[in-house]
Amino acid sequence: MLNNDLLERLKLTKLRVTLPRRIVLEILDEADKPLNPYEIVDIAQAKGKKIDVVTVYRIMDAFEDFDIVHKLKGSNKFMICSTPCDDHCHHQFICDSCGSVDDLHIDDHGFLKKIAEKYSQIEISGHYFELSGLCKKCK
Amino acid sequence: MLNNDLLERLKLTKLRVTLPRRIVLEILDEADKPLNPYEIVDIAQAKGKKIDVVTVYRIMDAFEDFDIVHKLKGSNKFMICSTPCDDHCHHQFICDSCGSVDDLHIDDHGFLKKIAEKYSQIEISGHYFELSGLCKKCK
DNA sequence: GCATCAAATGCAATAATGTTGCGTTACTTA
DNA sequence: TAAGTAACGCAACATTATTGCATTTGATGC
Repeated sequence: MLNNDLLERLKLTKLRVTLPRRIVLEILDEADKPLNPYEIVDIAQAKGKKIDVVTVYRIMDAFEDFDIVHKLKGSNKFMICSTPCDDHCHHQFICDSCGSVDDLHIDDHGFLKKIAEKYSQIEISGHYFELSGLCKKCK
Repeated sequence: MLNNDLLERLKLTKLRVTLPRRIVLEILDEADKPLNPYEIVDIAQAKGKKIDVVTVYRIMDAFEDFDIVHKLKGSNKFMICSTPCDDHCHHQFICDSCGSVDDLHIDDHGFLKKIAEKYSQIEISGHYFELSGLCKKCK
């Protein structure tokens, strides 16, 4: 079942609440790791619901625009934005073993400031920070 | 012309010094941004040299093993490793406008330490840090 | 509720990107 | 300079992503 929170968030956008969109949201919500469009199609199929990949791609585009999902930079995988996304700053931890992803909540941006000072010729508009290693389950 | 430094580095490996390898190295060396295999083929073609994409893929694999090139995490693009790569730590700045990439030399890893402390349940083995914005040329 | 209209979906075709197997070429070395 | 093998190129194929268009379906007003 699609949780109400996500349904509400979807309703707040100007997007229509369609069946494929509900299914995709539900799947992403239940997943413990980011999924790519083809994986989403497969999981839907396993649940007895058929969605076309094209549709998933288009849904993802739309969801990204409304910050419902965000896309991992290193792959074409998507995950629910748990907290409203800051457009340009992503910090995440990706487990080398099971592939699970956690958002990191980093508020110390002093580090970035230092870099900006050191490289004063460039104009920094965003950053992406990805840690890899083993999560507590896989350690 | 392929610069001697790179040629020397290639000779130091157990890899054969073949024509396609020279061409690829030359192209990467002249490029001001990371290139993907198909781009490399196109540039080679423009120079009147024909290389197959398969070959480029295989060359890249080999070059990666010997730290002659490294692969950007976010895309399938490659660039010459100017300094011997630290396997797990990449810091780079990518210009939103022209796509040029610069390595950032960051020695202050206190930031990482703090994160590791905060998230003590996970075991961090590497990180990838990417800044985006405008380079001095595009600013 | 029901008709209307546009947004969204699914299908089909195609483009772009990666990969594998295998016969041929061309580096290296002795 | 001959021999042996690493590397190349071709062809076929797998995977991933995109576009156009006819059809479906959700939202809205009556």
